[in-house]
Amino acid sequence: MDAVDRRIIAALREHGRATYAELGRQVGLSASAVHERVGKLETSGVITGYHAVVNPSSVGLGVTSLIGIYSTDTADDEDVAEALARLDEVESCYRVAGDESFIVKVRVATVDDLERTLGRLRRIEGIARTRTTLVLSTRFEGRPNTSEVDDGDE
Amino acid sequence: MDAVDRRIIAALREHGRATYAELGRQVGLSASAVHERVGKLETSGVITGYHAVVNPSSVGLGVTSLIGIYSTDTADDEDVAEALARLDEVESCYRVAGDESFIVKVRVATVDDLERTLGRLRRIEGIARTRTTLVLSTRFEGRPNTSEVDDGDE
DNA sequence: ATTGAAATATTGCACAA
DNA sequence: TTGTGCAATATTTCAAT
Repeated sequence: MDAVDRRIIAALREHGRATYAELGRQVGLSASAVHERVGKLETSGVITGYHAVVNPSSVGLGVTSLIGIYSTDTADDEDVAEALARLDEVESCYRVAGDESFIVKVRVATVDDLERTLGRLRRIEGIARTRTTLVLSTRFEGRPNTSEVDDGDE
Repeated sequence: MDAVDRRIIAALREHGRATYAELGRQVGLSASAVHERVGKLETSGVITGYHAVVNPSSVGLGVTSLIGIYSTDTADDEDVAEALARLDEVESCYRVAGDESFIVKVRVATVDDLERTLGRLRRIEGIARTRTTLVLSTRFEGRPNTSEVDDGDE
């Protein structure tokens, strides 16, 4: 992984559909070379995927919440994580340090759906209780931090 | 926005670099038709962008934390949000209901960097204090919830 | 990493359902 | 209006170097 790889990554983080030809022009390489580099970044697990980002309310998922998950004393957190993964509405899941075992981000259509999700969460073996924080608005999300892609050498 | 649009969106959420030709094969439309539909979804703000997802530690951002922001009594939350947006290491920013005004997700290279970021946060006008939850591991993140894309009619 | 070449994809446009 | 088919570019993807 050199500076060129990092520039390609930064470009793809901002513009996931950039063509290899475009990327090549940006970094001063042929499309083929970029193609091969990106392929290697993908198979080595540096780039894990490409996703379209959608305005949640326009796909009927207007209610976002951040939910802290408290485990029971005897819980196996691995099992809890798997149970959380089985719920479609759980978009992200973080294992955290502190009183809570996990913090998850949940996106649903309505507060009624949120209530249903909370019910499902509480019924998961190993979950003692939950603490819900409702998101009023998302100022920004998943913004690429490219601060480390600063190369001195060019 | 019809069922075909929803299927295209679902496909692009999973596979952001899918070609129009590929998408067309999936939904039974010509590449031209898909091209036009996607263009409209983009200009109407349904699809807001495409991004490569990168393994954070492989780009030197191995430390993730979720930080609750408490505002002062006199704070203008709009100003606070703008100040938060100016910090590169703040990847996501949610305005929330509850004791905290915002919850932000911060990604940095080391705990030293985290300490520096916390210092920057506390120096922002309008922020009274912060509450940091360290992420031990990310089980999954930004997973597309396609549960609402269930069409009965096909 | 490059070049060259064949296969594939993009994208504008005329026209048809 | 939305989709199709076509044609001109452009891109992808290989093999050879």
